[in-house]
Amino acid sequence: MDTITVAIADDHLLLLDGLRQALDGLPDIEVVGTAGDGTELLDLLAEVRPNVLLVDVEMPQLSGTAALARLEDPPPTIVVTMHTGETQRRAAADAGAVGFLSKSAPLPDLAAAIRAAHAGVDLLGVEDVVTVLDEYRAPRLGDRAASITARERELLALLATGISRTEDLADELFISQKTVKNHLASIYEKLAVSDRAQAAVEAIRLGLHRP
Amino acid sequence: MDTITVAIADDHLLLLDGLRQALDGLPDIEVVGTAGDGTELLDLLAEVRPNVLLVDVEMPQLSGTAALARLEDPPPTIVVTMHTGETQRRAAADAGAVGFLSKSAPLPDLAAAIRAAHAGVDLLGVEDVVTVLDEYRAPRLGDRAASITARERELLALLATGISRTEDLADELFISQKTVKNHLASIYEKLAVSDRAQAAVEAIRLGLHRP
DNA sequence: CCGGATTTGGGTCGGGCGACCTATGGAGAG
DNA sequence: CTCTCCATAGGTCGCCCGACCCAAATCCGG
Repeated sequence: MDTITVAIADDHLLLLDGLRQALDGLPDIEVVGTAGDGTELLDLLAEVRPNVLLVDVEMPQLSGTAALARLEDPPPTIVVTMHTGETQRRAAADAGAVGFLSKSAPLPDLAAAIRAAHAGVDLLGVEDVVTVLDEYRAPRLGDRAASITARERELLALLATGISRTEDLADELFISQKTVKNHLASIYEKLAVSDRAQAAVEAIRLGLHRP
Repeated sequence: MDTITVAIADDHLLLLDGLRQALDGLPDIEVVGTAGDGTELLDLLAEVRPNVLLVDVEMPQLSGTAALARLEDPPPTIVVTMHTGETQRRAAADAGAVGFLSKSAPLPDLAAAIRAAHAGVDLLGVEDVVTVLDEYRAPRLGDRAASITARERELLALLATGISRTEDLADELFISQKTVKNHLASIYEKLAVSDRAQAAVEAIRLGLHRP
């Protein structure tokens, strides 16, 4: 598995907890630590080394940019802020950030920015940010899950909602029960599982439900 | 099922999406709609009637309090804000809010506030908010799930991690395979499901995993 | 101290499930 | 135009799972 580990620093705990849940929900991103201000962030980074760092500018004690500038060998860092002026942007760049995002940005943009940052892209240095982000829009699923076909995904989505009986699955997909079993067999092989329960858990973990 | 439906209005999309994920992750709360500003909120409420409303004060076009005051028969509403001064608090109360929360509050507090608001408590009118919130700290699980015993919960937690074979479950819990089957039978009855796959999905949905 | 709930365990029985093999029609790639 | 992949479907076989019986030990509350 090649999940991207992320640490978040923000004094708004609701945003902190919310982002943690939301990002953890993505199949390729894992939040490994959170901090409520700059000093907590420094403490946190003394213990864990996330692949990507997410910091708020406005924080008590120690601002995000200040904490970032104080780090010796910081991970690729995306600055999140409420005020997206050119001065803030420049301050973020000077502090060593590779990304700059408004809190008004949609979540998929943040996810894409995290993936781009992890891939080594300096979003503050490129011309057309939008097209670059688009390249990282879709989560990079593991090799196994990548080969899951459209029909198999449908079946997994149903499994993830608690529809597990062969007959019910066949009715939902308008195919014979035998075809359902064939699809399931393919899924088991691709996901390296051996029954519906494990497949359902994997489907939920991979975020393949309610698409 | 007695899930509490919630609508959220906030111009910070990251918070919006984050809260949606976080609250949807709770077994007793479901986000049925989101809005990026006050006018969107009014449009949204023309379509859905959530049990509880969550609004930000600071929003473009139409502020949260302004939108709230304009509603005829608003659901119990909790005002979320960055600036928690007495003036803002009073403004929220005047607009008809039953709760007032800082964005720096932890997520469990918000969840408790939502449950309290749904139960009819006016958090702005009570003296000791902290103890009232504590009463709603734990999610009110459905009647069925409430009777799940400790051992059954352990088994469900394992199921939710993808351990589904009887032998593996027995090994993990240091009991015989027969006892595993007996526990599963009890679980099926209590959760109104009929196999491991459905039980695993329910376990994840109820948040009974990784405890 | 007694009764109920919980946890543990046994047996049986039928059916559904997973493993393996084969087959056909269609879509897209080369 | 072939060749591969996908979706569809049938068959068989063996075993595991779920449904329904039962019982003993422990623990806790009334």
